Amino acid sequence: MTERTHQAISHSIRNRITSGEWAPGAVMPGEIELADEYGCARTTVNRALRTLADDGLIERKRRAGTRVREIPIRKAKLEIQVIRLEIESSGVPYRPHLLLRQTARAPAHIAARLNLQSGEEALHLQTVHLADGRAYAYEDRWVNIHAAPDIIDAPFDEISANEWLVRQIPYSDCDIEFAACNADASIAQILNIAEGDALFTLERTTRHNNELITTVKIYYPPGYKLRSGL
Amino acid sequence: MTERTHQAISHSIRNRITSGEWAPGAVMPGEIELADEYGCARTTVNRALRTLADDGLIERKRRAGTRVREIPIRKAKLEIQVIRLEIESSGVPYRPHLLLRQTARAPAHIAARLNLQSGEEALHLQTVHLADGRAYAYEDRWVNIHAAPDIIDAPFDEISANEWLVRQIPYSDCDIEFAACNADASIAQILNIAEGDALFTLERTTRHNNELITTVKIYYPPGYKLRSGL
DNA sequence: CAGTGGTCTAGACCACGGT
DNA sequence: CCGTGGTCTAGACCACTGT
Repeated sequence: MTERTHQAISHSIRNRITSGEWAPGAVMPGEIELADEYGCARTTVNRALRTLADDGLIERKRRAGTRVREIPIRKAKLEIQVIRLEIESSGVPYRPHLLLRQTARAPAHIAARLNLQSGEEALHLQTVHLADGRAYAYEDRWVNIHAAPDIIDAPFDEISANEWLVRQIPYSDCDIEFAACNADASIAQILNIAEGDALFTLERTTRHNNELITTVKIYYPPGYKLRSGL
Repeated sequence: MTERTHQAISHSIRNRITSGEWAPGAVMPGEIELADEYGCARTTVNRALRTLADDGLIERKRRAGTRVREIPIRKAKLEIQVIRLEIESSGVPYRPHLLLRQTARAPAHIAARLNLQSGEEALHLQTVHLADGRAYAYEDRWVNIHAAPDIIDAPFDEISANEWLVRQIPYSDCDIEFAACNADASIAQILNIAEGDALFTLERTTRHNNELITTVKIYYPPGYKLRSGL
């Protein structure tokens, strides 16, 4: 461990924590002390420690110092891609298939999510995502027409609604919820599975400049797994 | 926007991106130029841009400069807590209930995960996590006895196996997988739900110093949702 | 009040990788 | 080759918070 990069130092300190040099809950040496020990600038130690704090290994407070966490927080970092890329990255051709496109009054729970006035209509889209011609996932989407008026005329032959929106309104914020539900008859038929099968679902509501754009629920058939590093 | 903190600058640049000042895929001004514009040191701009790169909004390459991402990567950050804290943080008393504790030969897929020799035994634990006396989740766990020999005598009356392990071997690495499955008869009975109900599952394999410690699958009853910020 | 982390600065050198 | 981001440094001031 002769290097004095923030990465090397971070790794080193991580090892010292996992090897038990400092007990859980114990106060670690301060930045100045560590900088002295590693023979580097305090800034460098600061960055190394900041990384470990981000990873949930340590807890830092002004005046109180740096402590090893009693119970480390496991942070799962998921990278949610556009479904097209998710499919294509496994070397399989992708195609979206639009099942429904109509403007309608959204049910109450959707209207609430999109913050719609009562009686206001929204665009309702249902799509199957095909991987090599086979159903990969089904999505049920509602779009706030005020937020994306051009979507009425958008062509969804080759490009999915999601990707169209991402390109029109990139860089938005969103909340995501994962859950499970049983397949009802219509979804079972669409995904070509049995009614009652357990589906993995992803529900996402997207915002831009405090305006609610779209809310979508994606249903993945049995066998789908969402993996996470660290 | 008179502040010149890395946060303020990061926000400002974020806004300039979302407002379309630089098109997706376009090259942004370099660090020196931005530093000049904001009247701050290059280091500060660097940190601001690094944050945006971490968030998946921009892409940075030496010599090539900084580009706005064509399709932003959505990163969902999940904080996986110990179940006890997950329950107690909603103000409800927690209690684990141990259903099974025996050493046995693990089925093939488990043995593979724990990298066990063929025929080697492992500790099998089944636990129900009770929130206010009601079943909150069910977990099925296998522990590599070599990695944690003391577990044979550990008392699991008040503390769950997971928490015992976290305290004995904190700061380990893990892989996580989320999926959905149908409840079989025994799980349905344990969780007090109907057979066939869709369960949300979390599967985690834990490592420490390249040694495989434990693999666990946690089953959450219908209604459970995993939320994520950003 | 005093000590710790949080941050900014100005300058420097380095590493990568496009041209 | 040489411009861009990546990083380190030494020093400074600030903000929070435990005592």
